[in-house]
Amino acid sequence: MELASVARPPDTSEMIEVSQAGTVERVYRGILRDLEEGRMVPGQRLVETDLATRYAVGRNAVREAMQRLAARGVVDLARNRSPAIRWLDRAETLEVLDVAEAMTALALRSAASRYDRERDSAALQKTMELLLEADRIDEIGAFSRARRHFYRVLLEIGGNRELQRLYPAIGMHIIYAQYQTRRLRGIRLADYRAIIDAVSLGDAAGAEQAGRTHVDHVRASIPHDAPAG
Amino acid sequence: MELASVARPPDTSEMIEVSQAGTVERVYRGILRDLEEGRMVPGQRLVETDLATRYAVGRNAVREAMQRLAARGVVDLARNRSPAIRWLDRAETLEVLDVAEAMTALALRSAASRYDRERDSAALQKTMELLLEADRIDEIGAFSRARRHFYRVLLEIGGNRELQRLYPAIGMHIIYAQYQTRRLRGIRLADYRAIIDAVSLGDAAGAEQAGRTHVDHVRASIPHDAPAG
DNA sequence: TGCTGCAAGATTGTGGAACAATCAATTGGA
DNA sequence: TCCAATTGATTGTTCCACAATCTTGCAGCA
Repeated sequence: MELASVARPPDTSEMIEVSQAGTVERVYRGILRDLEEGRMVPGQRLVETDLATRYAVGRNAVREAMQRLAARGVVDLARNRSPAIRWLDRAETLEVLDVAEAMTALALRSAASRYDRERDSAALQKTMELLLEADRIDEIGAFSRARRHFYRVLLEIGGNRELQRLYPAIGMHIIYAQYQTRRLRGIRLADYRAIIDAVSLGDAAGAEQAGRTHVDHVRASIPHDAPAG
Repeated sequence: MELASVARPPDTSEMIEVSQAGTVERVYRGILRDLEEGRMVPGQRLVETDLATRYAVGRNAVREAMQRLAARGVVDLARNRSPAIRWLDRAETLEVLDVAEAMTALALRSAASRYDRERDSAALQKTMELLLEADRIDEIGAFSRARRHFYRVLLEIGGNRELQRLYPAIGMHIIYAQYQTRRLRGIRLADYRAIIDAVSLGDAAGAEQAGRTHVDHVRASIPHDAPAG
């Protein structure tokens, strides 16, 4: 062991990443990931002991993660009932989108006005490439990851820490998981392209408008009839 | 016990309230209350065992409450460190206010356009009375409660459940606790009055503007020099 | 004096046992 | 067929144990 350790020192950049992430974090991220990749669906019940074994942690960690997820609007907690992944009826879906519109407008206005070509150009371009790449391949969750990256980069450019904290708390995760984002990718890509272009020009009003237009497109893609798309 | 029970049946409306609120809820609300009433201050360290004895619960409940409070932006969690009540430097305070402005604008637009005199008039009037009452007496926390009630009523009129969920997650609690809302009550009351008037008229644009003006007033009251007001 | 480093104490991280309280499903009876 | 009681599953809560980590204070040394 000594020798092996000397021969190939452990990759601390990875080790720290893994060891620093506590058990609560593991459950928290695991559930978000499982939701994003379709292994869990809105409405699904989550049994504490199942999750404990699934993520190889104690029941404690599961309960703490549930509180965190509940505060983030990912699960619903009801006393003496198994937590359930949040489910949105059509009305509440539209309410979520109204909030998303306002927050996105602020985020994009902020990003456009603080955009600095020197500093941000590369990141934005990379983001568009990831979206195109994710669109080409058809792996489940790849597009979700690219989209998440897209918003993260824009929020970072905008620099508003409170917005960075709150934006992911909007119930968009649930919408994405509940209404399968089928065949609309073409439209979406054009939206994202328009947003990136406006931000790249430092055009705050244009970026805000592009964001609102995008949310409108998502709104229009919510079916009128079926409870779940 | 049988006879006593028959003679005076227990007040279930109170009992349910008490028994339904679990231990996590007790800690969660307790800390928000203590923060609101000045018994805790931003930056303060919270030791698990102290909180456990303070609220007469187990360490588990405290930890679950911490996760919830962290997701709500009330405390900061760092690994192997005692949780601390969130502290805002001046820059982040202004960022919080930018988010608050956008969300308040949406909330008031929504409330004004959905306002129904028959249904909402009494609640709005009561709200203003509470604000005036809280302004007159000088009990610590009374004004905070009245303000909280004010926003709750407006959010209910607006009817957007996602906004009702997210609005209290904005870091205004911290701002109120950190920058003592001294001697500005006169101005604040006029602001609230203007908001209520606009909403009562169903004037969405006016209500939104009144909200933005109010946030501007709060912004202007943040001192430039001292880290803590 | 002032600094370094170590040792002791305090605090968090985590799992697990135990038991009450409550819910859900099934079964038995009217 | 429908109601009700039992039973099994699940959550709510506390307490304990122990490792990991941080903090503090003290002692020794330059």
